Amino acid sequence: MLKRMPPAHKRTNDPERTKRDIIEVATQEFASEGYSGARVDAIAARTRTSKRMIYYYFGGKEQLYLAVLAEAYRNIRALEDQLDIERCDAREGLRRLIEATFDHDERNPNFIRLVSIENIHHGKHLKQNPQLRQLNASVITTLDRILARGRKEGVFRNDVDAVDLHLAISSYCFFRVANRHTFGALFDRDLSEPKVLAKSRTQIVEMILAWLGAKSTG
Amino acid sequence: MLKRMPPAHKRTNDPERTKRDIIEVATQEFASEGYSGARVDAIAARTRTSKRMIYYYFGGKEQLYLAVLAEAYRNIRALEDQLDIERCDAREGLRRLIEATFDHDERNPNFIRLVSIENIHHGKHLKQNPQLRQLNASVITTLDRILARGRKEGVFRNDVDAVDLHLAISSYCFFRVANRHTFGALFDRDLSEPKVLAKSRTQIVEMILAWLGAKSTG
DNA sequence: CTCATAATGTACGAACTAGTACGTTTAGGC
DNA sequence: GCCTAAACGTACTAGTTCGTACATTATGAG
Repeated sequence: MLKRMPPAHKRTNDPERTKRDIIEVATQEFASEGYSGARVDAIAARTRTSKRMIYYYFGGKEQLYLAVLAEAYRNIRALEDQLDIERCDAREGLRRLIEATFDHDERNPNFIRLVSIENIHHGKHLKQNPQLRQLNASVITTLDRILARGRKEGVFRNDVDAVDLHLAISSYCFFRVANRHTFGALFDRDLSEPKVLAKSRTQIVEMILAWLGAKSTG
Repeated sequence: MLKRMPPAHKRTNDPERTKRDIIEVATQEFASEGYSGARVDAIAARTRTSKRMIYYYFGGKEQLYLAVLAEAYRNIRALEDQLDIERCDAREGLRRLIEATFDHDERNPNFIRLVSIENIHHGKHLKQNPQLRQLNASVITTLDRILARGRKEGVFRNDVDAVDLHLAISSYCFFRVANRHTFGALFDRDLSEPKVLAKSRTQIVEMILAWLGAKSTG
């Protein structure tokens, strides 16, 4: 029988806080190092608790990552809620939604990085969690309504659907955060610099509006 | 003194082939698993040679990755060369360049994935290799010429520079390959499906042309 | 043919890493 | 106050993974 070290300090039980603490630290670590690059020990070390608790609450590294990913997706819900889109015309509504998407991606680089990481791993974890699909459906619904309104107003073409549109908007907003490092290195342009950022923000709006306002070809 | 197993078969020395072989297999492994997820032993196993040679020629895992990245960038040089852009008007030239970028990204998912991976690692390897910058500079030069011509022809706005334009084109083409998995899972649309792909290819061209043809605001 | 050097193969080891065995403490119901 | 279950801590292990020690073979120059 070995002599065990007694706990260093007095303990306080607080399961909710412990779980939140682990998720927060793990989000940092996974977003920064990737799934395989992340170290369970590194996460544990920066937690107010021990590695034991990661396994107690989450079961293992992969399930912890799953929880981190789910939490990240949950936190972005309904970015279009406070935009008051119904109150203005279609072009203005769309402008606000694009800017909200742009600002969201800019403000949440960890989320962007987690999505990139998830794609590196062929989206296999996301596919395991069907409920996350619903969280993103709302963007499509909103875009659908804006598109319908714009067509009725006669300012939008009708051969672009909501998912096409979301792809166009999202790709730009996502890329300029996700690929900041290589883009910056290759083209000498720091996309996070305020002036560059502001110009990009204007340009994606102009781009989408010009596109939807154009006559369809063919 | 231990008895060593004699080599299983007769050996053939072919350093160039060995190096190429290693790079090819390593490209697959890194692109598929990420930098940290890639296993040196896994690479060695799928090579016609042994792990020893990886260290002999490249020095280590990180340097091997560096070589893979450099090779991937080198292989994409001058995608705009055979487009005969100078022979047609600005809008047509730009259309061809956009389509070439689109097709290139579609055909080279491994390259796309390596760039994603490099960004996960904050671009630190790319930054170590300044000569790769020049390989990408040509796209900007080409875009610059097209833009100048278009302005002279009076069909392009003049407040969009070549790097802005490249960002717009590249983000779309890149994203739809890089984020295929999460996008497909969340929005039920398989971006690699031929019909969807063809529509996207048309749309990015329309988008960019509509944008550049629009009057500048403000 | 000889010999030096480049190229290669096999077996091994040190360090790292996810996960666990085992024991202790806290907290709340009664 | 007592008792049980949940919450927690420490030390350890088994397996993996990068890298290397050591030895051998091919090849081309002279």
